[in-house]
Amino acid sequence: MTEQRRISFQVVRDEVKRRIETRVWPQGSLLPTETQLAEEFSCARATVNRALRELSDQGFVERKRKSGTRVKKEPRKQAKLEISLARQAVEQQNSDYRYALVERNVVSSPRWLTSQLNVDPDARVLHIVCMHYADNRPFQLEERWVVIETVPEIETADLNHSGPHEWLLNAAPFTEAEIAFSAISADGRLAEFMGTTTGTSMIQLERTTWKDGQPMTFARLTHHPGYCIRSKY
Amino acid sequence: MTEQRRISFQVVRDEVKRRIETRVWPQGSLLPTETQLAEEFSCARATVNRALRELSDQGFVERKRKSGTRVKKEPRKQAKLEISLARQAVEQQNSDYRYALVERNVVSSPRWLTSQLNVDPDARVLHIVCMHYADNRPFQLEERWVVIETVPEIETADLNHSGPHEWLLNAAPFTEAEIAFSAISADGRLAEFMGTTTGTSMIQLERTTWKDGQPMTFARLTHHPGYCIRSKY
DNA sequence: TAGTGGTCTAGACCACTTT
DNA sequence: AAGTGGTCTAGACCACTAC
Repeated sequence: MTEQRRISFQVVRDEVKRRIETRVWPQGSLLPTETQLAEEFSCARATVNRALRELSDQGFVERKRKSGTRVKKEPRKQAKLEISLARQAVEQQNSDYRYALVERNVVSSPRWLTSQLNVDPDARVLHIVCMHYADNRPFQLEERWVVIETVPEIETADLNHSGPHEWLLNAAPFTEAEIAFSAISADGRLAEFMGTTTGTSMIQLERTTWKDGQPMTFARLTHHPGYCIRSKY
Repeated sequence: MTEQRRISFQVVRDEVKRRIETRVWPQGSLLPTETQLAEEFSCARATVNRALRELSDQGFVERKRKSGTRVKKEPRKQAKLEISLARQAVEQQNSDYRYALVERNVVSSPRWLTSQLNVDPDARVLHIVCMHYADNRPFQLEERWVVIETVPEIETADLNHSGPHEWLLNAAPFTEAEIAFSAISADGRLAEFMGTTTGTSMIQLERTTWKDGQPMTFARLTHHPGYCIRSKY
């Protein structure tokens, strides 16, 4: 009888995880019920519940009422990626951040955007192009389209001194988002913005956000050559 | 007095979230204590605790003992990415999956790997090169180094019919991992493997994994041109 | 040292799913 | 119909930390 009384749900969580990893409970097998585990660990069922809920959140087990708790077949590991503001990313690497607005105009939604965002074909959108620099070297080109109907305040926002990403985060948090990473080859315009040559490989992040089901903005963030997105988990 | 009695912690969570998003509780402000909220919602403190814990996990608030719960300055920016097996990714897009082992040999750790993984300079590692195809078109080139001391069973594993990634997931789950995405330009060898031309942009995922603090494997997964990593959140 | 969140308990009832 | 997880409660004690 070990006497760690203080830290119960973590003890249960870690021990169950250990048994899964050492195949005491093999993939696909059924775990004991919460009540049985509570008895084994001499704790309340709620404690076991919390432990198993965390393991379920982390993708180690799958729980179904009446069926019980099963070890997942493929421990799908989820990586958490932080999508940070250009300013934050630059400052994090101890560089000087500079922002420049390149273009800003109100247009009616181009056809490709209409289908991407699923808005009316004649919806008014604010089109913004801007650059983020780190130590005066190009860091990221941001091209963005904001649906004015969803975020009317954007039309009067001052985007001369900080970017639309920053403004939107503060003024109109999104409720859903979708991201896509891809590798692209710089065309002439992009190469000029990034101070490189045509054909250079760069990583591009496209993000679409919605606010309460209303399409809000589509953004294309192109990073300087050599940029790397990292994460631990 | 609404009478939704059944779904309490979600009600509290969503209402608090709503107040944050509508700036009833502005960024950086202090929320009422758990006890006060429990009173307002006429529920137990544990219920409020669970609601606030979820919001804290999702990055909406920050909690500290004695200080209380504060609305985070810059709301959640975490995307969850699933790192799936090549086979899964291929099958998910309804293509036929094919695997081919290209190379397999035991070497002593090259210098760059030694520093990457922090292993002994003379550690034995298994070096594997293999290809994953979707409908017979190149999908992913996998190049991998596995520290034999950490996973001795790998030396006798049959890697002729399924990839090392798959084998490792089933036989030796990792405990920590680090990933890095970048865009690269194909060199001659890579272009040949991917059936494309030198200089083509491709997305590359480098992943290092550890098992209980011991370095396990370093993998470099290069995806076919046009490949896109997607996620919703 | 006092206030706040963190956790545990024992019991209860509910919701879903399989049989 | 029965078994399993999902959640709520009321009360308790603990751990951290700002004061």
